[in-house]
Amino acid sequence: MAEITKNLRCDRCCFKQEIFTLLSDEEMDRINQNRYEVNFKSHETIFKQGAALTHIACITSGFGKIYIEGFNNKNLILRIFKENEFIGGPGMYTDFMMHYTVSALTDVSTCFIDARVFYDTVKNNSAFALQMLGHINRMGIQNFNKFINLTQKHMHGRIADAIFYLADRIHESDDFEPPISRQDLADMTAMTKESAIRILKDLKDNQTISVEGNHFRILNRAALEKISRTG
Amino acid sequence: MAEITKNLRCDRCCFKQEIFTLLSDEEMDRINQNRYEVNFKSHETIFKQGAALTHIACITSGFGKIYIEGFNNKNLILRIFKENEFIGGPGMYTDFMMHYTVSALTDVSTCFIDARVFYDTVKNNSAFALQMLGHINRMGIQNFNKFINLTQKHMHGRIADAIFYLADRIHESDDFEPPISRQDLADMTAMTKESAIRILKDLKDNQTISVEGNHFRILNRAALEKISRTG
DNA sequence: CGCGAGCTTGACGTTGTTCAACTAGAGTGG
DNA sequence: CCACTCTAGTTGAACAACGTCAAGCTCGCG
Repeated sequence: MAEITKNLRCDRCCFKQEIFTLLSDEEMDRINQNRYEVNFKSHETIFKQGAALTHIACITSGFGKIYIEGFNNKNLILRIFKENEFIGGPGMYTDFMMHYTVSALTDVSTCFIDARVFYDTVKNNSAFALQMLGHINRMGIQNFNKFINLTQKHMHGRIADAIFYLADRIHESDDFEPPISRQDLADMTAMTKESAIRILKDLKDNQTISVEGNHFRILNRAALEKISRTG
Repeated sequence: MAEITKNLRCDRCCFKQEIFTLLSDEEMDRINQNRYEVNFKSHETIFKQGAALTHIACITSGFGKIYIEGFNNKNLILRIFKENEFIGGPGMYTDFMMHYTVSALTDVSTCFIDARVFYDTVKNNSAFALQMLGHINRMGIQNFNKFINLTQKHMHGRIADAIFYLADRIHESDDFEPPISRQDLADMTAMTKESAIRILKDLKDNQTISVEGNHFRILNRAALEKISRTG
């Protein structure tokens, strides 16, 4: 499934860039000593919902999805991740279980850090803890938006939101080729695959977007924004 | 709207009981000096979505609702609160805005603590920060369940979940009189008032619950659990 | 060439909303 | 004491949104 290596220094890791700037050299050393690199192939499972949370993953390359496994084999994709993100989950600091499943959409390289070491670092460095609090709360705010989008918008609005999410947050371009299937798009928007396909066709017929296979382009952003608002 | 008083010592406050045990005397004193009591009447707004997050509220008595204001005057109730809870919100440690509205369902007594003082306390006490991280993540786990319930269950299942929530989490009894209206029940379950009423009638006709006005009783817990699971 | 997985389309049935009407109870003023 | 109003709750019928099922399609791959 994954080769175990330890080629890179921590300072090439995404942690160094964003979050770990507040750590002392000793703290960084301790983390560096308790980490290892794991490479996943597309479709492989990185973390499994219900399993113990023993490690934090830091993504160094690739795309993947974070999703909750619900009823009747239905999944709800919480977000797509890409490089320079780190994945812990709400089990951290609570029950140390994984509350979602994380899987690779492309080949993915990660750096696994021992959850206890991470926990101790937070425990001993309150500025770092404060940064973690901010990070978790930003996720929470995103979830609030997701609540409204998923419960109060019709399918057209939800698909519009998903397209904006992919364009603005993941690919940072109105012309993009997301690493997701139609089923994934449906799992992001809480509908069936067939419905997602129908909405895409509608938006295409409207000249709002162009879709060819997995190549998306936003043609009329104003119209798509209106659809997102009015549901 | 609310009288400003300062009768109680902090040690009668809910913080003392649950969360603030890790604080030193000096830290408690500082918080005590930067707090004041506010009493709200039923239906009054305690925090307003979109406003600045200047204070943390600690509920000393009463019931209220925490909800997101969405589109077309539709609300989504995230949870009901009662005494001995504290309400901060995901704006804490991030943008210091309120991302939900909090309002009183009954008369509510609160203790307001200055958000900056609270922030500083977290900043200077990493054990306390760790407790906050755990608290926030527990909320996050609850939100995950809510995601699945709201997006993957049919109306019967969602109402069943709401009844269990009220019975088990709020009133801790199968026989209870919740402080919420039919519209509130609808806002908890992401459906219309009319639909909520119809489902209640179904469950009543099934002998699964009894409903008389605002008095609820779970008659057949096993049946209700099955409805919750199978949607 | 044929196979299989993901994609697409249409017909149909179910779920859930909208709208309108009606009811019951709680004030409120004459 | 009686209209009157106002709000929350309730019900029914028409309608729209959405899912299900089945069939056919496309395209890469052995």
